[in-house]
This record gives sequence, C-alpha cells and structure tokens, in this order.
Amino acid sequence: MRVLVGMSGGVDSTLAAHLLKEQGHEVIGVTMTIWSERAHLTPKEDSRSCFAPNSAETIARVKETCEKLGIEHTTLELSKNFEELVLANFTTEYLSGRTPNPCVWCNTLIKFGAMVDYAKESGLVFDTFATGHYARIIESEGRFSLARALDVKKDQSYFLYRLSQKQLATTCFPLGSLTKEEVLARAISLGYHSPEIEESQDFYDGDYTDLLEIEDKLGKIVHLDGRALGEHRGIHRYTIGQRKGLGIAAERPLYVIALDAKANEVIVGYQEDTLQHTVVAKEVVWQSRTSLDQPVAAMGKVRSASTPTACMVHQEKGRLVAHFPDGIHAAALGQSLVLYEEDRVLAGGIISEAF
RNA sequence: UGGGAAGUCGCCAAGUGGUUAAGGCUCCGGUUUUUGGUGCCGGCAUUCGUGGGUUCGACUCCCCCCUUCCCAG
Repeated sequence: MRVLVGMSGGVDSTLAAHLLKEQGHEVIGVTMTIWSERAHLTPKEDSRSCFAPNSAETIARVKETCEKLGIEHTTLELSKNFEELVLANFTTEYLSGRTPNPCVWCNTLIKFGAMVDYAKESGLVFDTFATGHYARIIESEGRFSLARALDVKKDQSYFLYRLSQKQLATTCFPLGSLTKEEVLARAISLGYHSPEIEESQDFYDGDYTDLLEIEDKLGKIVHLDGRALGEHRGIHRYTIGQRKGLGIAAERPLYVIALDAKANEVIVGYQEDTLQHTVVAKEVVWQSRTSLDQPVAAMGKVRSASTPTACMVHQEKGRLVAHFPDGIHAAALGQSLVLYEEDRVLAGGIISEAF
C-alpha cells in the first residue's frame, strides 16, 4: 500500500512514518505550509503549526528526517485554503462572541481535506493518508468510527471528530494504540529524537488576537447582577470561563459568563456562576451512530483538555442536547461537544447554547 | 477653613508598642495543552500619607502639615 504521511518533523509523525515503512508500506512524506498569506505575523523564527511549519529551517529538517527514513518528501502550499476555510471563520466567530477551535476545522477541511485532495492533484499516488495523531479508527459493519487513543492522556480524538466517513475510510493513525512513552522510547532508540525535534506544536505561537486583525472596540465589563465593573478592549479578547485578563480586583475571582456581541459587553460572575447542566450542539457530525431515537448515556467533553463527564444525550431536530447531572464548568460557545460511548466517538458538534 | 472619621502593596484588607508587615483580588512568570480557556506552582510593600517627637524599640502613642469622607455651613 502507498501511504502519504503528514510530517511535522516532530517525534510523533516521524515515528508514524517509520512504523508504516517497517510494516512494508511505500511511504511518502508531506508537509504543508499554511502561513504564507500571513507571513508578516510570524512571531518567532521557528514557529510551527502541526505539520505546517513556518520556517524554511524546519522544512529542511523534515526533509532531512525523511532522507533518514528513506522516503520521498513533498511540501504543499495551502495557505490560501487555510486563510479562507479556517482563519476567516476564526475571525467571524470571535467577532460574534464565540470561541472557535481552529484545529477542529483545520483537520477536516485542510489537513484531511484540501491537502489530501491537493496532494492527489499534484500527482502523488497513495491509497491512505496517515498522521501521528493519537486516535484510532474502528470499522464495524461498513461504518468507520473514530475512537480514543489507547493512551487516554494523549488522546486527540476531540480534534478529529469532524472527519467524515469518506475521510476515515482512507486514513490511518499508526500511533493510536501506542503510549507516548512507547513512542518516545522507540524514537530515541531509532535516533529520531533530538533536542531540535521539539514536541510542542502549536496552532500559532503568538498572541491569537494578532491573527484576528480586529480593531479594539471598547466596551463594558458587567457583572451578572448588573453592576458595571470595568472596561474591555473588545469581546474577541475573551472566552467564556476565562478568569485572567479581566483586570478587575473583586472580593473573589471573576469569570467570563457570557459575551454579548450586540451590546459589546463582557458579562462576568463568580465561579459558581460558570456551572452548567445542559449543552446544545449544532453542525453535528455522527461517528459510531447515525442518529439517536432515544436518549442514551454517554461521556461528554466540552473542551479538549478535560476529562469526559457523564451525561444523557438526545437528539432534538438536527441538534445534540447533552444533560450533565453533575454539571460542567463554562462550556464556551463555538467550542465542540464531543460525545463518547466507551472508546468510540458517538458524535460531536459545535456548542451553540449552554445553561 | 465649625464638628466628626479616616489615611497599610494597583484594589480590598488584617495588624493597636517588639510579627519575616497576614490574607483575598488584580498583575507577572512557569506548568498543563495541536484552539481559546480552566486548573496547578511560584513571584509581587525593608515598608505602613508627609515631617517631627516619645521609647531600648512604633504601622501601632503624641504633635504639625497634606489628603479623603461624613455632618453642619
């Protein structure tokens, strides 16, 4: 089989490529660039984004690694797509008082979307696309569903839940059943791990508001009880649940409870005010199930870095409604609700309401 | 310029003769993290409105001045 592997130059993607080759596949490495359109924003020389590095040095390093692996390597320029499909939405969402998750959209639209298409158009021949993501794909009865990685601590299925059946059918995650420790140990023994090959791969390693290019728009910071407590420089600088950066010295810490785009106000309250029990998500992507006839028990995640929480979920028109008996804190509109049954992702969507 | 009260870190606020001048909030740094955010860890007044005085020793007692607030004008 011919496999195209998304390479960042990091330990994970490098080992993924190595494992595929070891399994006897014909492997091609690919790296995409997505920042050219906004090159002027590059905050650091070595800024990288997933397997979309910013600097020529990083790409050179990836090529070196591929040589070492004995595989071909190609770089694809996707910054226009990234700009139009991810960054434009990123900005619109923030202006609307929501908190977008660019990685979720980039994965389905760019990385596993436009880039794969573009790779084929540019003449690369491959059957499957692979990445170093920690997630698994389970096939049963002709249906593919995304599942958590065996190493739950490193699981990245939250960022991948929007992948379609078509995408999952031609994707594989070689690291899905390995732990980070195993990956690291293996990479070190193979000589693929060095100080230059850093682990961290950020979406953007500057201040995200730089990407927005939105003018400051002064407004009020208002407490739930109606008191005006201070001023803000624009609602796009805040996210629901945020504590830091309000600049208001109160008796207790204050958290952002809501963002009112119309009134240009940031609504704040105390920690207990962030507690919610119901989350509604739209733009649903079904994974292990295709619909819900009746409520089912599931584990729900409302943000990437949080442990799944027990909930009852049902379908209401095209939306998912999850009820969390024990409550959750500050689900931010625009982030994703991802539901799990055991290890499998049941479905997920964009949070449109939480209360 | 009559009467009363008060001035301790950016904000709030303990401390009333001998403390390393609490604590909370804000802020800053680190950590966690392929978004944002949370959480966690750490940092943050040699100085108590100013100037004198009493005392072995004062943020704590006394006096002047400055400032603020309340009442009366």
